[in-house]
Parts: sequence; C-alpha cells; structure tokens
Amino acid sequence: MSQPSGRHPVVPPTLATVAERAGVSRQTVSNALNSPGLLRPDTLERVLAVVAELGYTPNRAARQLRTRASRLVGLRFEAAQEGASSALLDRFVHSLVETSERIGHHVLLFSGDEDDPLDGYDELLRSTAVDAFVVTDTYAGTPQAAFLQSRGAPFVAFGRPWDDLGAGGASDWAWVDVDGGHGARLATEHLIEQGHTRVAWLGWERSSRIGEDRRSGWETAMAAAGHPVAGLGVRTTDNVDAARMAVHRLLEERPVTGFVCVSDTLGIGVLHALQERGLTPGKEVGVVGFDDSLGAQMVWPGLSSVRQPLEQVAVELVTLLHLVLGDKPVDDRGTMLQPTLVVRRSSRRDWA
Amino acid sequence: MSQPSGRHPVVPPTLATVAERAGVSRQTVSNALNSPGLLRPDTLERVLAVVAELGYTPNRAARQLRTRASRLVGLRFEAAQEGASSALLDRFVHSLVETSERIGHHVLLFSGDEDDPLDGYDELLRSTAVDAFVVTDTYAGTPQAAFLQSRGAPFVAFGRPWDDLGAGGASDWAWVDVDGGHGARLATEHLIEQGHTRVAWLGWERSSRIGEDRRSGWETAMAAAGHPVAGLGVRTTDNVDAARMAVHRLLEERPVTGFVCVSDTLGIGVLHALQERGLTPGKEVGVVGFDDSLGAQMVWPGLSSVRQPLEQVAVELVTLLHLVLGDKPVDDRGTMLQPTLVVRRSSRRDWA
DNA sequence: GATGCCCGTGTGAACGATCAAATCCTAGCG
DNA sequence: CGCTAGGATTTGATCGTTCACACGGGCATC
Repeated sequence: MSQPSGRHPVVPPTLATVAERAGVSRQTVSNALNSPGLLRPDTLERVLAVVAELGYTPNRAARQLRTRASRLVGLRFEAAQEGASSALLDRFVHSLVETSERIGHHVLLFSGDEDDPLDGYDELLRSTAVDAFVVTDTYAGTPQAAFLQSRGAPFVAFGRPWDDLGAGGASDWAWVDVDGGHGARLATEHLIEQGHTRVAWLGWERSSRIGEDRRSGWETAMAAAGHPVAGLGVRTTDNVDAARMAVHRLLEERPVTGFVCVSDTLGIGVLHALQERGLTPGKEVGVVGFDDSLGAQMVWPGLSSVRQPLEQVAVELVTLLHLVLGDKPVDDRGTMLQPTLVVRRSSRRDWA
Repeated sequence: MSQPSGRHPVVPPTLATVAERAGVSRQTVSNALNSPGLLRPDTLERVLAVVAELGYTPNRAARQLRTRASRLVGLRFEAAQEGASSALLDRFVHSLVETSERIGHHVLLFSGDEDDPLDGYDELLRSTAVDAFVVTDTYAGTPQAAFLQSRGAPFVAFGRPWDDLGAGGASDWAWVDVDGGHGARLATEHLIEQGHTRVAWLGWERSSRIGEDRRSGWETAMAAAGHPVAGLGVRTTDNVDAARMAVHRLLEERPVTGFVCVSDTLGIGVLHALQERGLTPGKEVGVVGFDDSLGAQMVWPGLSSVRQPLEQVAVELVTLLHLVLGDKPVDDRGTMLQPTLVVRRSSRRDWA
C-alpha cells in the first residue's frame, strides 16, 4: 500500500546554500552565473562545480522581484472560431515558445473577453507578471498597440500597423508580417503559367485589410500578364458552402478556369463546386488556397496553397523582442517576410 | 515628430501606496484582498475604494516569493507533427487557459527536446516557476508521471495511467481521459443502424494503447450485433495515402460497406479510395473518423466523426488541479468522459 | 616607501508581499 | 470604575535574489 500523498515538495537549494558550500559569498555565486567575467577562473570553476552538483537554479520569484523582470512574455490565446484555420497558430506558437526559451523567456498564455480586445492585458501589466507582449491580432484596428504604448509596455506585433503605415504617426512599433499580396501574386502567376487566362479571385468582405492586401497581388499579376479582371473578383464569407455557391454562380456567367482564394476554406469550397459540376481540379480548372492548412493537404486531390513562414515569423519576433527589451535602438522596426507557394494537384495540369 | 521611445514603464502602485492613501497599514490592505472577513465593514469599503481608484494589483513576484506559489501551471507544448491533428490541442489549450484563470492561475508554455519527454520539467521545478503541471502525453508510457511524483511536484494528466490501471501500483495520480472505446462503439453502432453488416476497422499499429482501446469498442459493437470481424481489422500508419491503399487492398478481397477509423486522417484516406473506385460515401459505403478535426468538416461530402469533449476535459483537469493544489484529499482521482458522434454525410444513406 | 588604482570578493539594504505575533481599541461585566 | 476578552489593526521579520558600495590585496607610479 502506497502513501496516498507522499508530497515532500523537494526544497531546492538557494544561493546561500551554494555560497556556503563553495566557501564564497552569495554575491560571488550570483556573479558566477550572471557575470562570469568578473570572477577569477579558479573561483568560477569551483562555484560552477557546486552549482552543478546541487542542481541549483535561481528562484524566479526572487530574481523577478529584484530585477523587475519576469522573463515572461504574454500571448493572448484566442479561441479559434469553429472552422477557421487554427493549425496555423499552432505552428506559430510552438516556434514562439521554442525561440523565446533561447533568450531565456517563457510564454504565458492568457485569454480575454472576445468583445474586448484589451481585456487581460491590463491586469498582467499591473501585476508586473510579464515583461512584454506578443500581439497577434493587429488586423482588427489594433487598439492593443495604442493601449500598450500609452502604458509604456514593451511589445512586438505579428501584423503590420495598417492604420498609419508611413504616415509618421504614433504607430512605429516593432512588427513582423507576411506579404500576403506577394503570396497571391505567386499563386496567380502560377495559374497563368499553367495556361489559364481567366483567373478569378475569391475573397472576403472588403473590410478585411488582410483580404484586400492579398487581392491586390492577384490584380497586379493579372495586369502584368495583360488579362482583364472585370467581373472576376468575388467576395464571400469564410466558409465552405458560401464559397461553393459563389463559384456555381460565377461559373454560370463566365468561363473561368482558375481560382485564387484568400483562404483554404474557400479553396476547398471551390473544389466541392467543381466536383458537383463534374470538373476535374487541376486538369480543367486550377485552384490555389491560402495558408497551407491541414485541410489543404488532406482534401482530394490536394489543394495548392500559399504557405506563410510562421516559424520564421516567430523567430523574427523574438529577435525584435530581444532588442526592445534590451532597450537597444531598434532601427528596423518592421520586417516583411515572403510566403511560398506549395503546389499540389489542384493547380497542376499533369497530375504526375 | 514623436519621441522614438517614450517608454515610461508606468510604475504600478504597491501595497504601501494604497495603505498610506487609505490611512491604514500594509497588512490591512493585504487582508482586505485576501481575507476580507477580518476587516470591519467600513474599513474594508474604504480600502477597496482606494484599491479601485489606483487600480492596484498585487505584484506577482513578491507574492510568489513569500507564499512560494507562482499561480502558474506548466504545459509542455509539443510541435504538431505535420499532418497530425493539432486543431485538437487548440480547443483543449484554449479551454485550459480560460478555466485556469477562473481559479487564479495562468498557463505557462514550455518546450522540450522531442526525444526526452522529461526535458523542461526539471528546470521549471527547480526555479519554482510553476506550481503544477498539466501533462498531456501520458500515452507514451509516461515517464513524466513517475518523475514528477518522485519530485513531489503536483500535476494532473490528460490520459489515464495505462500501465498499472487498477494494479494498485504507484500510479494513483489525478487524471482525466476520454473513453475512446465508447466512441468507436457509437460509431460502429451507428453504421450498423444504417444497415451495414460488414463494418471494417482501420487503425494504427498494435503498439498504440489509444488505438487498441478504440478498436475494442468496434469489436464490442460488432459482437453485440452478431457480426463477425475476422479479416475486417486493418492496421496502418497515420496518413491519408497509407489508408487509401489499405482500403483498396481490403475492398479487392472483401465486400466491406462500412469503415470505422481511428483518426480523421485515415477516414479521409477512405473517402479518397472510395472516390477513386466510383463509390459514393454515405449512400453506398459508410465512413466514420475520429477527432472531428477541421478536415472532417471540410472534406467532401463531410466526414462523420467521433468528437472528444476537449473543453470539458480541460475543465475537469482544472477542477482536479484545484483540489491537488489545495492539498485536499482527492477521492476521485480519475475521471472518464464520453465522446459524442457527429454525423455527417459520409455515413448517412440519405443526404438530406 | 607612500600613493593611487584596479580587480576580485564580501556586506547591508532593498524589491513588495505575507506570516506571526504584538498592540490597540472597544465593549461587557463584576 | 477598573479589568478582561476578543476583535481590529499595526509592527517587525522574512522569502531569495540583485544592487550599490565598501573592503582588501596586488601592482604600477612617482
């Protein structure tokens, strides 16, 4: 019979423990870990030996209290709307966690009321629970950025400051973003290369900054190839059925043979519509989605898609974070990354 | 022209600030927040008014140092293997974050070397960075559980202790799990109800505890209905193409009209195979997947799937966590939740 | 040989909260 | 009117670390 609760939360050693054992003072041990250069080599070695022997790790709370730095980064973790691309966030978050650890930080998740984009930030700030934030939903008009700036709280953003980009306004914060326009352009050029001339755009409502940015890439590519776009730009809500029906309507009117979509969800809607009309994706009508989600990989016959370098986004964000927290001058406040095109059978004439 | 860095990290008020302003001592303010019952009503009101006015929130570091409790819960965030169900974790994590906040805890993410399931835990423990852990990958044989127990670290697990369940061993920790066998049974019974008698099982290698548990549900349901299962249980790796080919092989040999799959990935593989053979899912051959992933919702014509109550799992875990941290006796150390069946067209004779 | 400097190390205080115990206040009672 | 019980409030110490500065010895300078 085992003890129901043999809980002896093993007491970790403290600085004093190590100091006594190594025959030096607390401060010397502290220096050995934080500024090794200050110690004489032999002292350093002796101290580090004891540290290793006892498995000493500084108490985070004590350090945080004294230095006023928690070495924690706050990230508001939104609930993925049912049906939206969430695997996207997954890749991003994992990379963020891993990269942050490399500069000695951990990621703290928090949630907030969906209707109030500022909820949660304030409390963490006041309790000095985090050193900085990673803001991911700047597309919505970004009240967070303004709020954090007014509070003097360091942060980095995944998403460019749409509002006053280049306006010289107050929006000069550190950000990283992916060039969606370029992605859509790659997709469009790819379809044109495959011999399509009437390539349609399937996007979101006009109010979406991100959506319009991507759309502009389609327009640019079409214009460059000399193909007209009149009547080929369609807007709908982000779900499979809405896309499916929009495609049916469009195909009744015009002989479209290519679709560039603002999301994989819409791309999959296109595939469904084609299937219902007896058209073979790729061979007869080319389709490209956006985000390279799980669905794109698994759907039949494989949906070509624009893939965002989310891992790289996280890496760049952490790099910026490091600078911001180090109070170093950040000259390059914005970093734009380029997406790539993943070609699958939905956009290939030959299915080889 | 704006100041490049107007960073005045606004200094939050401390206990002393509030105390002075309210004309009481620090301790009284502390009591007002932690044990309001000790104060006289009028004093309490006065103190709380000042707290609200100044927007005071206790400094987490100081509190953590003194009470030896960080109010943080560690969660190792694994990278989703490309192609695996990750949206699954998304729902779970969000619910965990939200529920934890309700008992005053935040979720701290950390990563670790993929090959070493213990990596990361030790450091957080020694630095007293977290109060407890939520362990999610107990299926692998769970060295984490044994390790955490030996360190006297509180934790709760998503996943039952397979190894010595009921063996009276050391594995009596708090856990929550989903009854996969029951889920597979629901799926099988549903197909039988639809008139199928030769229902196959498409699963993972025998080494997977979870996979075998689910399979047992299929066997039970088939036996209960009096249908033989000989030759109908197929094992493969978890990817679309492997499943597709396995299905082709099986259909060459036997007239199967139903498939219960251990994952949506395999379920989608079945749909692909049917499509290639000109068979209509649902109408001719019934298919049910597992996990109700995004792919299941988006794939044509909609894949029926067993849905795990992940939000509820998180809620139950937090409840257990609360008990474990409160040092209260936890009588019900294990909680088993039941999944539900989401029926879509892939398993319905009538597509209405 | 005294002065000044630098380098490595040690000492006391401080960060902001809570714990334990002392002190104050008020009411009740003989 | 004094004494006490008991609740309300304050005081001093403490958690483990880092900061600011003091200290002492060795070396170069004059």
